[in-house]
Amino acid sequence: MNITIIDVAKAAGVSPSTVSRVISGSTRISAATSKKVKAIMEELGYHPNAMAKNLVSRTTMTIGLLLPRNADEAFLDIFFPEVTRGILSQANRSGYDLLLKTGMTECEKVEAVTKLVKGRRVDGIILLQSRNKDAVVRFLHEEKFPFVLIGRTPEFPDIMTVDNDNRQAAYDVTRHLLQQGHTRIGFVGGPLEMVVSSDRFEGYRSAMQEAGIEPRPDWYHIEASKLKDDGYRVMSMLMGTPERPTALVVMDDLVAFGILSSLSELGYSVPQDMAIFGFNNNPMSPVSSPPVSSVDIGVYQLGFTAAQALVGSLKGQPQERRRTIVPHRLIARESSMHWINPKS
Amino acid sequence: MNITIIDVAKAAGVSPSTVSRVISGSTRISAATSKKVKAIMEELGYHPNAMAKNLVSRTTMTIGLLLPRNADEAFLDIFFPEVTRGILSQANRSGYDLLLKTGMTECEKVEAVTKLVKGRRVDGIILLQSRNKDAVVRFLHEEKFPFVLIGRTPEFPDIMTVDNDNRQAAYDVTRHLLQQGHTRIGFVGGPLEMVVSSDRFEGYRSAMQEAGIEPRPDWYHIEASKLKDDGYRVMSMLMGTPERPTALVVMDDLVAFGILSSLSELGYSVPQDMAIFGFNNNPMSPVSSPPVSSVDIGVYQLGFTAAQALVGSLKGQPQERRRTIVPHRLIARESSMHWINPKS
DNA sequence: AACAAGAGTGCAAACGTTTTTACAAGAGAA
DNA sequence: TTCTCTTGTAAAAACGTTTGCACTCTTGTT
Repeated sequence: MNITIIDVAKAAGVSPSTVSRVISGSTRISAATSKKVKAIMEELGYHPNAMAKNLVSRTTMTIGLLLPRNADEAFLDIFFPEVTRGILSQANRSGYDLLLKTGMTECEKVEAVTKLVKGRRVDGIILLQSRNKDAVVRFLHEEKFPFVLIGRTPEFPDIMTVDNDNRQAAYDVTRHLLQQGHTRIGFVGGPLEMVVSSDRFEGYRSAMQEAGIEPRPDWYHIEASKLKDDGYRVMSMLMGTPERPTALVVMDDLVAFGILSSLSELGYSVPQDMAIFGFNNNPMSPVSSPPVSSVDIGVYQLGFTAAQALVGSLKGQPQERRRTIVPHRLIARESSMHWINPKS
Repeated sequence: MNITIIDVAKAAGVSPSTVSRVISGSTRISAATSKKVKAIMEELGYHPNAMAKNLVSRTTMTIGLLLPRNADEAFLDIFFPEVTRGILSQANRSGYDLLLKTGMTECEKVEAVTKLVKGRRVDGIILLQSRNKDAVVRFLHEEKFPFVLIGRTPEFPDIMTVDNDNRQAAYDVTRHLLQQGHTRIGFVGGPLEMVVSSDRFEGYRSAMQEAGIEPRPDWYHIEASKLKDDGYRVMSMLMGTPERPTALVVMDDLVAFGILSSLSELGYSVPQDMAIFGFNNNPMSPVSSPPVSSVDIGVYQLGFTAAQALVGSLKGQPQERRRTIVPHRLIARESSMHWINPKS
């Protein structure tokens, strides 16, 4: 049996409520009592039981993090570990714990979140990325449960979100490539029902149209998943089309690495035959050959900011803005330098 | 205010204890009652309060995962996300939640774990990697709190661990390189107070000595951290030594990538001038140029197995063995093929 | 016919806190 | 002196479950 607050109270010759007040630092406790009780607590090695505390205070000091999709896919990309790191760092700093959850299907996820919310297991929830119609977002919104979405969903424009301006980022990348002299630019992305994909696609598209170029359908939105399974064949087909793109905007550096390796096998060289510009600035990108240009979207900061916003709203601080945009930064490396080879 | 078990009991015309028994699936409840109560629960949208349940049952159905070192370093390598994935997958499958914790210093970690244990916040703990003298291991061992260590520590040989046979793995790699005809083989590792580093170093060394070669001090144990900061200079010095190694055993593929890029800058080519064999089989390793040979240590399985062992022991199942070894697998790729260039 | 066994359910006591309310003692003001 | 504030502490009521014990019916056994 563990030491309880009652044991401490007895040993100190005070009531449990006094001990409780000492712990919470109430002002209405005399310095002498406080000191004495603290000494006893130290001596007995007392630690308050978290569950009892949570039960009566109706607070858990825990935030839940819902990982997207299947647990088995959740960590393949650098995005998830990095954003988790940011969240954990800020949460711990504010005295909150982090509870990881995941679900294979949409339905499983809703169920998991329901348990968390209705079971009062967590005080708030952080969601990663969002589909256009996200059942979890809808549920939390209906329940009026505190949560923040990393990403955004057009269906609920007024929920708390932390996001990049993905449209602008893709626009910037495309502009960059256009300025390098490219006109036939392709786009490799994920499924369009993911908001991040459609945002980036839209940015790409609007930059192209603004430049007076109507991209051909076989240039854009080559599904990244297809590339993963069958990169070699997809790339050889793409390179075989009559007016093939000379540059590609790629949703993620990992996919870019795959393209790099496929192109190399096919005997093409980057950036001479094809310029590549990726996203997410993978730590490998600077040391691949050639180094891959990428958009640093501040993944860590995304997580950090989300946790900060959530904790702030849990503490009842009125959040000045519900939507936070984390700035992005284009990092041009060798893979997108079309006309000049920096090594020569 | 949320629906409680009492509300359900009233609506169903039974006592709270009956409802409780229906939830826990007690055998001593008639089918009719069970059905009726379940219908009411569904209708009212009742979910049991986790904290109340935990308090009285003295169980949290949560396992804590202590991430090594600073939160900020925890996820840099592929190891941590991958092992977390394995743990989360198995934990969720067994109905357990996962609580992430971290601490900057050894002291902070002990404090965090103490709170978790004494505050009865979790039922068991999983530890990642271990130093030779690990204060957290010592604490948990003293407290007799259920935990499993991924890795091992010589100080406590009888605690529950899940580990690779790192000595054997490094031995195998070194033997492999020796069989390829290399005699001057170097070793790049982490600090020797990490058990995983010293185990691998020992395996390397014993393979060399068995082959009748005494490795020169400037060949081995080049600290990986130095390489990260200053890879180019360290490599150029190494390549300048009179009897420089022709092959390197490298603690982690990430470090291998750095070496690859340094060597390429210095004008050396891999594997012609230097063979490289890494560890941890990073997903990037097959697509780097050249593809990096690596030891697949089954990181996911390490996590999965650890969670399985912990949950098993929490359920009171006597664990048949306290020490589990996850098998490793050498994957030879181009970076270690010294004599034959597979492309030619 | 009486009794034992067992199935099904309710009562009430935990679990270890926080928090509201009440109260005692001492200090200053009338 | 008496009254009103403060200041410090105690008592007791939650919080929402689980669970040991007791009780009431059936049903089968002697």
